[in-house]
Amino acid sequence: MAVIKDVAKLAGVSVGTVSKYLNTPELLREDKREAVEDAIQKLNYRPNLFARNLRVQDSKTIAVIAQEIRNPFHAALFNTIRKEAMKYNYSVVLYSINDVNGNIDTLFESLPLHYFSGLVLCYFHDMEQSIAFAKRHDKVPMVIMSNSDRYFNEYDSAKIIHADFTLGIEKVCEYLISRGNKNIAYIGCKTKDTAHEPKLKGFLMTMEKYGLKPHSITRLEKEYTMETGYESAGQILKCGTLPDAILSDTDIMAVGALNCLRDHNIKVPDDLMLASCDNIEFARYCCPRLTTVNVPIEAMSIKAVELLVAQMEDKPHLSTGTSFELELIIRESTK
Amino acid sequence: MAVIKDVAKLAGVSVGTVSKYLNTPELLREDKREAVEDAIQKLNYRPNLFARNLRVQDSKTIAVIAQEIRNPFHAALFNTIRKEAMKYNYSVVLYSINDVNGNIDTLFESLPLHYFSGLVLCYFHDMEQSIAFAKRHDKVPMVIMSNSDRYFNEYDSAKIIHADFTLGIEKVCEYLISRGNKNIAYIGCKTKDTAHEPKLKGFLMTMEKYGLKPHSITRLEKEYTMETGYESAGQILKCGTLPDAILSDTDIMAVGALNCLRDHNIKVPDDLMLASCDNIEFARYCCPRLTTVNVPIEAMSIKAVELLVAQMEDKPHLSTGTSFELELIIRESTK
DNA sequence: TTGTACGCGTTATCAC
DNA sequence: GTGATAACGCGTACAA
Repeated sequence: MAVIKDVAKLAGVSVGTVSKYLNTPELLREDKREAVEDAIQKLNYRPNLFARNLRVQDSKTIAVIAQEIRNPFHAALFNTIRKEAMKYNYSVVLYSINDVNGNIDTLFESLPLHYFSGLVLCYFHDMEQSIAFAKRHDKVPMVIMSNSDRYFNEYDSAKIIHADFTLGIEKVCEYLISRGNKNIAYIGCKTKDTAHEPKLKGFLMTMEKYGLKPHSITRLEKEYTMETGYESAGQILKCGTLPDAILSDTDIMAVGALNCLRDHNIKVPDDLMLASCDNIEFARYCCPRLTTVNVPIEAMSIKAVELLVAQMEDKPHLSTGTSFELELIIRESTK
Repeated sequence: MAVIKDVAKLAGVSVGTVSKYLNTPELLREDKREAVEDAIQKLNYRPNLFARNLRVQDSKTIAVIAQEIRNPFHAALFNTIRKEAMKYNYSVVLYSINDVNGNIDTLFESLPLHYFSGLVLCYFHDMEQSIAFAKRHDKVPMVIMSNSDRYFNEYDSAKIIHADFTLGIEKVCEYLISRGNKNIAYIGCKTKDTAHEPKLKGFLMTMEKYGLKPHSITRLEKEYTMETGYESAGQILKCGTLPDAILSDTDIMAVGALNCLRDHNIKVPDDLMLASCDNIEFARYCCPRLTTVNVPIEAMSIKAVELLVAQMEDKPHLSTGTSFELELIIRESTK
């Protein structure tokens, strides 16, 4: 493996010159530049990243903290972040909150936090903890994805991306009501900060606005999976009286609920309407196709990486976070 | 940030002793050990990984090369590998073949190959290329996931994990035939090495064994997505005569196909049976539930990491790869 | 514009 | 069992 010294010798220059070529080639005289270029080619030289990292104390690596990569919503989020980061020449490692029972701090046991050039926090499930973590490490370049304007307005605007899930759920809930449903059941998972759970809040506010009482609110203390959705729907059926509609806070749960209803011979949308939130791909492919709320994952991820890069390259205020709007998508499950 | 020198000073020992404490504490006398421990505690010292990496020329990082993380099958694979690797104190970075139009070599442009402690190749789509890449870099610790005994038998047994997809497809195809289907259509995606595509091979061999002719073979040059499945089924319907059954080489495509059939008012399984391979979670939650072939992703990933760690820690022959059997799962789509 | 020399924080190799 | 010291390969003052 050729090192910078070999290149210098072959090119007939000093190591300093080669280093300059690598970092600020425009500051080199043309003949030297060509000589170095040739030598690098001939030796197939690649700078040693270990040495470089030590010297500049920077790994060019971003940690993405996500809930669970097998969840299609989070997979899409992670994937776009990863792709975007690579455009800026950062690599990405994934941490999953599910690995550590929801405690962010235990995540960095093997790899210390300062190893990373930056962090993206996509842990909607416990925003309170995410924000606390961010505040505790405010020197570390970091972007937080938020689902609540509570944090969007309160926290550093150069570090936060926001999607208004409350508004999103309001839209879909209003739509359900406009379709004649009065007796609506809500399903979701229990989050740490129930009092400010933005989706639940959107549901409750909308129901109240129309003077309606929820049929039921089911929020199991489980992971967001189809199985949990199945189980949640099962709970609703046990109530005795069927709701007019079920509003699920995620597509993945809605798909599970759909299965449960089918097993009980309840037809969607004829016997009961179903709508949810996220617009994962499967929402278009299940049967019936789901009415849901689109989340602009791609745009959000791109913006997140932009913010993070700005921080990492020390121009934090070139860019500030944005709030993204969610859009209602009407499909068969409410037809 | 405290460094090793600070610890040494506070503990009243030399840096060498502290280093020894970090790496082989059992070789230290008890009083010194305690002194160092105390100092580390007091200073909240964390070894600098950049320096450590440089010294030992090892990043403790594994690269996983996967097709596409949004595909649930690959997400599950990646996730288990990541979790396993973390148990051994390695971190994982994901590379996606879809980012680089299927060319593995362009993957390591920013990060040189020798930066990684090891590699896991999960690129079933072009085994020929995967194996060629592995052979070209036979000094790099690497594990290849293979879908064909062609490679399993031919390549270094300490470096390869194998699932017999040919046999898996044979099982499901035989089952379709046993259910009275004679006129079977096959859908999949075009792979680079069609002549040895293990799933297609399993299908063709089984059909021949029973003296049957395929209704059609549709293999679009697209990615494995539900949309591609939808389109593939559309092609079959254009043929005019409906097959008795469709065998899809992946669940994800089958789900898409299911949607297309539904849009054309063709009932599964009444008008036409459908079966596939992978046993992703959706296969249990779509409507009808899919008959498919289970792939023991978890066991395979665990074994893969075991093999890789053995290579990385220089005991390559403590462990050899295994072939995993695939199991038929019968559900509604063939009832 | 280019070269020299030093430092980044760790581990490994020696003497002792 | 412990301490001093030389690498590891790169970036960057500072001198020329």
